[in-house]
Amino acid sequence: MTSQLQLLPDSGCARLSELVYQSLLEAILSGQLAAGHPVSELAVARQLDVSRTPVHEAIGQLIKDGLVQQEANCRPVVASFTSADISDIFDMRLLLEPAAAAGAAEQMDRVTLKELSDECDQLRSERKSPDFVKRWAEHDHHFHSAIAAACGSPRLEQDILRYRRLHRGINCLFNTASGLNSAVSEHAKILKSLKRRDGESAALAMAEHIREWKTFFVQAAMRSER
Amino acid sequence: MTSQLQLLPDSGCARLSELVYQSLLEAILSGQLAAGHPVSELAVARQLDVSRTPVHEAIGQLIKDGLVQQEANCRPVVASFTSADISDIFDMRLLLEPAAAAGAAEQMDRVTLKELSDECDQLRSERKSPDFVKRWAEHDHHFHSAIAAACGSPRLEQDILRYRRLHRGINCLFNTASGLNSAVSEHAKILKSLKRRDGESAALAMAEHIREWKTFFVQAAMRSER
DNA sequence: TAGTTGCAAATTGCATGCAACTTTGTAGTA
DNA sequence: TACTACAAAGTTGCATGCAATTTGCAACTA
Repeated sequence: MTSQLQLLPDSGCARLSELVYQSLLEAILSGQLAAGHPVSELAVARQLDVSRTPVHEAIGQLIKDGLVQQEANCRPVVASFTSADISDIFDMRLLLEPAAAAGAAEQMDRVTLKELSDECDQLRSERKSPDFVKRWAEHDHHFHSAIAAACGSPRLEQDILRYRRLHRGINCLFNTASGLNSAVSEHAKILKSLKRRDGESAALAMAEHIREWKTFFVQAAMRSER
Repeated sequence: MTSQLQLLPDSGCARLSELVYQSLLEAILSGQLAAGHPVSELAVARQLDVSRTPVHEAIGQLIKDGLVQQEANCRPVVASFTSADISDIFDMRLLLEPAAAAGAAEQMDRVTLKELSDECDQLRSERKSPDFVKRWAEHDHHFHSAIAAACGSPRLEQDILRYRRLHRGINCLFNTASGLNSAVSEHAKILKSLKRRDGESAALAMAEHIREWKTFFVQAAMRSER
């Protein structure tokens, strides 16, 4: 439980601190490190067999991302999100991602469009598959990341990716199986607008999609707060 | 020229790396460290009389902020902005700050409103003052920060502050004296909407205000690129 | 038993040491 | 003079050492 933390295989990155960051990120996003769990420099360093320095930097990154919080006395713990936090995070996504969708409607190339479209169809046919939830999560991430990447603004893309990390952190806290079917069709609807190069309707569809998830997660959080 | 870099007096911050960050930020935003200028860990550490470790962290922060860039060989230099960068940064502000203005219209307290209002009037009367440009910069920062702080979303506030740092970095590259008079009235207009608690018109006025500056800076940058 | 005091263990932030890598400058050769 | 090769200096990333602070536990007192 103090876990299978492991250095991810070097994916072309020269920086050890970056690898540590990825490893910790993975551990948090997968739920392996639960909310509130302390993140000790020394413990992580030992598990990954590196010194404390790169771990220190990685934790700093995670704090800036908002996935790790510092308690009063500087001991970092995995962030826990109140329903207000979740609402706030989704409001940010609601601001950023529709704008990206509008940009992507103009700029996304046909190859990517087709790819996403195929992925979406594929997913539809797997609705009964046992690892559907997992497949969905992968697709969802790919889908939103691709739109962010195609929006034409590197800064908008980066900001969206940052909030998506938070989204994934939240996602692993709740069982999302119930909302997944409609989510697939929402993605399809967004894609349709993108293909029509209709930025306005893409933005609206994206906003609608995020709003759905917002109410889902906020309500789930409020239930679990009582 | 390798400059008067100095540790700012401890403003209630226990972290040395944070102080170094503030000092470097100040040096960059004031134009003391020009774009393209290398930021050497060792040199900074010596000037501030601290070790390289906190400097390393501070530079990492600045890189994340986008105010410092890493060249091919990991040597950090003060970021230089192309007209495309500037356009992108202002597009982000155009996305974020009108939303904050709408929120602030609902939530900003009367005291702050009055404060900003007075500051605005005061500034109007100083149009001919020799340090008007400097006074304006201070007011501008205060004005936008206050609106961000009153928007009700801590994450929106943080993101806006991040882009404002970039704005200030850009600001110090160009002589902005010519656009200042109309800018004061634009602030006044935004304030009027805030006082009326009219979020929609506050957002519009804010967008208009930022758009003005966007065209100003982008054009200035394009001129200087030739 | 409950509460308080004091010491040991652990944790973090910062300083310093080390090795790998770039860049620069110089000397030597064609 | 121009070009190559090599050495010397400087840079960064990571490891480790140190000191200050906090946490936890235990013993002691009322």
